[in-house]
Amino acid sequence: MPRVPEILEVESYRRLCDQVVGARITRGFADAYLGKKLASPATWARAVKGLIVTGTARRGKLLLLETDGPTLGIRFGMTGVLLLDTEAGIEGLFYGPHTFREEWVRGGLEFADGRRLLVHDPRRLARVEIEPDLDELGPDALTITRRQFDVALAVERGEGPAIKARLLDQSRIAGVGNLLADEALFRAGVDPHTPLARLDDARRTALYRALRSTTRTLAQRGGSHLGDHMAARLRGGVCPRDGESMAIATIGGRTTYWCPRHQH
DNA sequence: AGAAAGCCTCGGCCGC
DNA sequence: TGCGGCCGAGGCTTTC
Repeated sequence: MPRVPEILEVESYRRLCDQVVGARITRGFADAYLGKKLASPATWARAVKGLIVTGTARRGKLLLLETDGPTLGIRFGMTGVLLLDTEAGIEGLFYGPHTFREEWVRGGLEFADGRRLLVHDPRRLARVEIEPDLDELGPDALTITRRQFDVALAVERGEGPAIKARLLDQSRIAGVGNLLADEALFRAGVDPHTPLARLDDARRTALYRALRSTTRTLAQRGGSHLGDHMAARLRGGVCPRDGESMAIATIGGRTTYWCPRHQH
């Protein structure tokens, strides 16, 4: 089963990074893909050398390393894993078989004490950033309040987009990935196509509670891929709640599974 | 062989 | 008709 770094996984990478708070960076490296958001890949090496890590943070799926200089950001794409030396941030968080290949290490940081923080990413969609712009991201999905949730679901005009598309919009709520979105909608009994304007207060409440329960339970279970509806996430899948055949469509650019019987 | 759970860009469409 | 913003589609990339 492929496992992708959604917000819960990135939060565990953040905790892993707590171990390097206080350490001095002696060297940084990033290949052309990992450094794609920078002026050049060499920018990373120049910018990080000599910095002391002073803290860790996270906004949605963006991991932040605070330093005595610029804040460093790491995004993990679909297959990125953070390793401290050889210890994975999440045990076995790999795409496909649990393998490690040296050539999939796209970059990282080396510390004065010899430890190394490595970005392992087969599919090359992970990125590093320097002083990432947090204004582009909405409130964090793990701590969002009901009030903030209502703001995030506000409609500018017309019926608004499908609820699922809005949940995935990182500028509205930071950190809801495809799996979390489908799981929360499944738990709340809401059809992912529902236009925002047609979500009454009761359904917003149900969805907010479902988002909270989803992040909490899946964190306890150990990952974003351990949701109740995951078993139904395949061709011919059946709703684990009532046995109905799951519907499949692309919504908000992502493959969406839902149960037409209890999600409406 | 086709589909993939993140993110980015582009183009079309809508409303002012 | 013009413009800007919004939204969905498609691309990136490699893997199994």
